[in-house]
Amino acid sequence: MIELPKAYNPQETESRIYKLWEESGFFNPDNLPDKGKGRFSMVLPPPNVTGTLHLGHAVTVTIEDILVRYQRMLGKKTLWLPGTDHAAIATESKIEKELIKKEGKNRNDLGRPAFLKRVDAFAKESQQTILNQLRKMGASLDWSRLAFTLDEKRQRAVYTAFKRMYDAGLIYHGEYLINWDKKGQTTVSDEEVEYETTKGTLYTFRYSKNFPFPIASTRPETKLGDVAVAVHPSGKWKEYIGKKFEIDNFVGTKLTIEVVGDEAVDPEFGTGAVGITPAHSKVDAEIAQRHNLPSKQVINEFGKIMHTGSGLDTLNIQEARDRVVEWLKNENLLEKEEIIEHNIAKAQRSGGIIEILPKRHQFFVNVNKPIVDRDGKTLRELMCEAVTTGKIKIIPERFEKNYFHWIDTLRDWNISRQVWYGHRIPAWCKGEEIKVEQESPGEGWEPIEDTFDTWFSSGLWTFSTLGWPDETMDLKTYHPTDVLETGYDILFFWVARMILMSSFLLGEVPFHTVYLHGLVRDENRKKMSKSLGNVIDPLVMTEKYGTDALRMALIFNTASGTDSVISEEKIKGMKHFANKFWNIARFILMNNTGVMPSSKPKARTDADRVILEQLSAVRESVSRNIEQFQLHEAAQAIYQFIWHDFADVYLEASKPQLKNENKENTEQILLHTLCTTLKLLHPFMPFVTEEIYAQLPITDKKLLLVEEWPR
RNA sequence: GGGCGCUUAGCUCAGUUGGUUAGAGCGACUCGUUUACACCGAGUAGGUCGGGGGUUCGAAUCCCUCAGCGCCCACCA
Repeated sequence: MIELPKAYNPQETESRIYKLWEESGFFNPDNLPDKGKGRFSMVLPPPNVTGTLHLGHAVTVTIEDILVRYQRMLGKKTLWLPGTDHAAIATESKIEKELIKKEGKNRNDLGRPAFLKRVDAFAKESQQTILNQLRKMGASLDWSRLAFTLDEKRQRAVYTAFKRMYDAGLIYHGEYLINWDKKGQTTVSDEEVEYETTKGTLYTFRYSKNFPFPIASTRPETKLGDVAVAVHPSGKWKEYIGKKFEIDNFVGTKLTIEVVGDEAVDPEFGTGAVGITPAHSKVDAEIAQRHNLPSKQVINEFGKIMHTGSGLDTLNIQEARDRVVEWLKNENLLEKEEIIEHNIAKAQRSGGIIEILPKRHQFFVNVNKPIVDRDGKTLRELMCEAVTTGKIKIIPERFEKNYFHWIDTLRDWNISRQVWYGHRIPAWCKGEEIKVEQESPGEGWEPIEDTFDTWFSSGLWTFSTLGWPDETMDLKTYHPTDVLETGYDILFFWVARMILMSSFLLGEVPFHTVYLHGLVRDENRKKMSKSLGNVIDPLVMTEKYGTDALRMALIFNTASGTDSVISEEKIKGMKHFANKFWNIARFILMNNTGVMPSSKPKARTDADRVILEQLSAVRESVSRNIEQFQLHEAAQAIYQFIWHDFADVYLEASKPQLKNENKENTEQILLHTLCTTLKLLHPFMPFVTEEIYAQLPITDKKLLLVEEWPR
């Protein structure tokens, strides 16, 4: 007879058990016996190196650890590879903010080398925090393969990738219109721009008294950079197409406005005429290109008016706008002012307003260029094909539609960032001439100061972590990875970029299945945020209720890809479940008279027969549901069985049976059922199951971590 | 403007290709201090599955339509 404590104590158990697992070496597939059952691999979406664990991470870790533990118990060589992301802009601005707060200096005061030294030091020191927090969640990650997006090996991968793409003509360079984040002082990709609906004033006016028709704009100050007016080729202003107007004085500057006819103009909207500002609008730039129009930049990177010679130069945007409007009023050129709803572009990261402006020495990934080595297909086509051919399956399936829709509207990817912390773009320039090399090509060549978009390096993650560009054993064995699990919010940022990179650089998909989970919300369906004060700290929850309880609560009753709601009550309920299970084991061990479990106990009573049938059904259900990524169904099935079939019914039925002549047989059924449920529950609640398993009277016992999945 | 999705018990949500009395967790109510567990047990109440129409022997599930909510993408000056 073995006597367990009356209540399960996660605080006492968890760190001890985790240490046991870690020391066993079984997180590393090299130490797993080769059972000829194949392999399974997955990368952890690398958390920001300076971050701390939030519920989003907790969901990711829970789901992935369930998949990994299941596969490992199936006997596969199972690799789950950890790492951290340098998160260029996020980390840099975090450090700079602290620097300003503590020392009153910004990054420029320190200079690039000194500033980077600080960031590096902070990142290194900070990294342990998030890694230990992942351990706290019970993650069975192979720590021996830990990677960092900015470590030496990954740097080599990034440079190699860039060089190969550049040589293949997939990366071009020059002066282009970019999304400028004035606040963050960097360019950002189209994906990093968010739109916010606000009310603004639409001004309808003429450039001058003798201009034949009015135009409308919410940004009159940008009109200083106008070079043309576009009208519909068969609209009401078509007679003016081809005419040029010299405006001698528009708010103190000279404009040459050519009237062009373009299909892109909606003749019914507004005045039917659009002022064309090629330097500050992508749509206008496209029109300008079609008609061979010049471009005139009038807003600089600090959001000030420039190069107009109008007396507005050096004013900021709002001041300039007021002055332009005032001038229009004074000149009697303003015909209408109306309040309209329109979208303003903001940088996702900094929240700053995005200005479209031209910038030199920008690098872009061309998604529309045919690639010789890939049967003349473009990156866009390769990305599309990976999913249409079924080589990659996205779960839930509806996200495949999102993915295709995104690809349809995809433009070239600007990978240059004016951020210091990150992979420096290995390129040099002499005037407009450019050379891609790591070391200086010689006299007169200036280095490109920019760094890569952080997603450029994380796009390589499935293979850069496995040793690419070297042809390592790991790469051969574990790539393509089996599953990529992450939140649906980074499907485009990350998942799509990984498909792009792998398709071109390796000629294969980076993973076979993409499994997307939803966002975690609070009880009021609100997104959790610090400012709302509704944040549930996963670490506080594990402290209070145990990691197993948190894990179970996070997947219970939440379908894949659907936003889920978590409340402290739910976590508490799962703590009760852990304790219930503990007491089931306690009861069984308490009544054990030295009987060992057998794999095929005989049913002698109706109760025996029922529970064994139910056990067989739940075993099948849990396996099938995990295979199909229906973790909530699997969790529900095992929960239901343990609490309501096994405990409520069979344990009660067993009490009289333990007193009669079938005593030993009943003990065997109890032990067998316990043993099987321990295994079935282990991926979900690894700590309590391992702890109970350690108490079972079994000879030649392994860690539950590497026990064989019931079949 | 285009696309995707949601609306099921008081609350939060499951419900896998249409199939017997629609489920769970939490909450509510009644009863129960029998040594596995009060972090518990036994039981009860509570839903015309958003409205309407259709297909079918049969619809929460498929189709149409209306209403409300959410997300993604594009962006018109």
